[in-house]
Amino acid sequence: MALSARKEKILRAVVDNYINTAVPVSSKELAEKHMPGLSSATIRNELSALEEMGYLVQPHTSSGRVPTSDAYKLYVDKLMPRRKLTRSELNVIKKYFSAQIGEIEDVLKKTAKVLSEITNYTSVTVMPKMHDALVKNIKFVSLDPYSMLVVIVTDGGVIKDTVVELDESISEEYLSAAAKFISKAFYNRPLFEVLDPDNAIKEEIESYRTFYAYVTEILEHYFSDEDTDEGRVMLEGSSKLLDYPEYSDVNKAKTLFQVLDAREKLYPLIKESGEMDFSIKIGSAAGGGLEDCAIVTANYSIDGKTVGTQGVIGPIRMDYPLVISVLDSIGKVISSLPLHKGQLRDVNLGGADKEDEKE
Amino acid sequence: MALSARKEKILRAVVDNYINTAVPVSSKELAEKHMPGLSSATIRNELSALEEMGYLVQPHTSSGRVPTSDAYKLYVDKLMPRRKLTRSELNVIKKYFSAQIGEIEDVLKKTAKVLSEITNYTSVTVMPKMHDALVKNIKFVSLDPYSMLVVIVTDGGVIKDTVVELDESISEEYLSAAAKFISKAFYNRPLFEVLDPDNAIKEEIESYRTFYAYVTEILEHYFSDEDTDEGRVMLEGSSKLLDYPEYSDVNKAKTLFQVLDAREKLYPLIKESGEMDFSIKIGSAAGGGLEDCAIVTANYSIDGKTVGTQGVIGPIRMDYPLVISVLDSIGKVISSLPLHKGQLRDVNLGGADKEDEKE
DNA sequence: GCTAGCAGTCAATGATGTTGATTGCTAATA
DNA sequence: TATTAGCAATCAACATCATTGACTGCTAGC
Repeated sequence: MALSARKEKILRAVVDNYINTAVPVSSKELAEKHMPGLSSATIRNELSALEEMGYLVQPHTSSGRVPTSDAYKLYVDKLMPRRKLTRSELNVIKKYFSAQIGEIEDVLKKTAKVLSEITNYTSVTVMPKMHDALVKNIKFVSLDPYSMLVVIVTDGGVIKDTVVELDESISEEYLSAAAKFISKAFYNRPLFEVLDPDNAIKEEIESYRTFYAYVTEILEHYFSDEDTDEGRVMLEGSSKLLDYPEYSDVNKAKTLFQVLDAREKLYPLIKESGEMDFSIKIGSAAGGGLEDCAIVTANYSIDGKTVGTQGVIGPIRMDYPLVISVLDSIGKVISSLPLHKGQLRDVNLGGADKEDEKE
Repeated sequence: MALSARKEKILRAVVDNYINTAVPVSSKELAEKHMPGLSSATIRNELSALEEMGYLVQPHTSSGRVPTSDAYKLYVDKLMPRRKLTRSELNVIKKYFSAQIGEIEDVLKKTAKVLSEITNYTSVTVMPKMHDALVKNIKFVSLDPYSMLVVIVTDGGVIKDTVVELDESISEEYLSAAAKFISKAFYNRPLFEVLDPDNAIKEEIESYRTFYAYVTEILEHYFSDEDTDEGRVMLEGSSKLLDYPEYSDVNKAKTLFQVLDAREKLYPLIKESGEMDFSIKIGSAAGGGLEDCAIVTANYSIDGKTVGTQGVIGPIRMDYPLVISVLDSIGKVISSLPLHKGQLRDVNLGGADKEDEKE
């Protein structure tokens, strides 16, 4: 049951308006600001129909209308204007990247700030898990006679190094040989396979079982950390949420912040966006405790490899056009980043035809 | 101008009471609950005197009294009861440590949770800076012909490892020689000296200047990270603050959370506690934006070496006795931790004579 | 030095009325 | 048939006002 063009236009106007003001939208306001040539009475009829269809509700008789979750869904799918970033917004992004940048983690920390600053929502960042990174090298580095450093390098970078205390003094030559042997056995295999090698490999490394055990122990510890999901989620600008009237009630704010505090529970909400470029979760879809929130996330990738997921959490009446543009722009910047090089190629961010808006 | 014993008793009762209820304390309540044998009128006279001395204020005529910052200071210095942890509280601590624990960072993450959970305030944790850690070893580990891993080991552990792309292929032997040479030059020197060596050393390492440059570059990056102070501050349980009536006004909450968001500004507040075991900052002393807060922190150390600072942020009417007991207990557990071993010696936490309180 | 009692103060509460925004409905109009 | 004007009804928001009750400070007497 498709909406008439006029209904779509009105619905879009309602959502636009409500996103900006958080105030129920009245027929009069719509007639004046968005639908010149129509009287408020006509619009009332349309609104009444849209309410019937489940796109709008009234907080109480004699108040304006507020969009439902369905309306937001329709809005982001069809109705939403494609927004371009203003020059000043683009400048904010570029400014952050002008500084020397190193590892992907640093990059994401920076963009987390950018994202929160431009959108004025809370940004969430998730580092990708490493279970399936490919083993490139494993090294045992002797530090002193009774301790060594175990370094595990994957195609995603160094994942873990740990100092291990040895029971007996072991020569550097032996360490180096053991490392070479084990590296070779697992070269280009995904990380999780190291913990569960097939029988052929198992036999192969039997002779270095002690050192292999060091590696598995470290990996187990690392994976168990990873599985608790903590530390892989970062938040920036939590306080921003308090700017919005939907959280002017402290109890509302509290339930929200409790969810944000429990970062391990946040992880699946952000992460399960899967293969899609964007994921938009609105209202109840966002998860327990986030009924009146929306979560918009994007996967960032370099050379087709996902390097992180980032997004924002905000009130359900979020400025979706803005958020999506910003995520898109940041994604472009990131995918233009040569990892480990620190040099930023020039990238066309698109947009910014119009002049800066006033601050 | 010392207070009479009775005034002290009354003041203590006021603070105790206010800490629990957040409601201005009336003479009647004091007479009934804390000073049997005295009439409320008598207590009113004493309260009036204490107000004169600057320890109490009335939010308005005809309301009970509220302690001033001075009163809190006096309270923690002299008046406060020494509280022992209940068995159930101790159990919470022990439970957290029963799991296998690795590096100091993991330990602090755990204790941050414990602390927030038991006290019901927000816990803050600061990792110590490494500027003055002593260099133990520097290693260049060849990963493939054109890249190597630089590992810098101090007495505090591995501080940093970074993959460096090399312009030309360099033999493992040369790398190893360079590493040995540079390590030897800086052995047991504080880390910051590596960036600013005296002339003798400067000449000594001249022959390996390229590799020395790699090290300094990494350290500079590391220090600059460290100096922004971010990432070294961790918060747990921010939402807990919203439980307290002092933040039932959203604007109050907002200014508070803005401060918590700006972790780089939080750092000095937590860190400058310096050599003392405990630092208690009340009201304006806590810092900008935290006028109605108190910060209580403790330095944790192992073998006399500070390994971190941890504390809580809460309303000014904080349960100081509880917070201090908990910090003390956690400190004891931590200093009993053999780093890098993962085995927890049994430690006497003291306290817990009385039976568990009901949950 | 302590206390009983009383008058004064003031936040909190709740009842009451007013205002103004906004709707639904109906009848007139294009 | 689609639109509009007009009107009664609804209801949150706000302001006003009186009431209540929890305090205090003060004074006079024990």
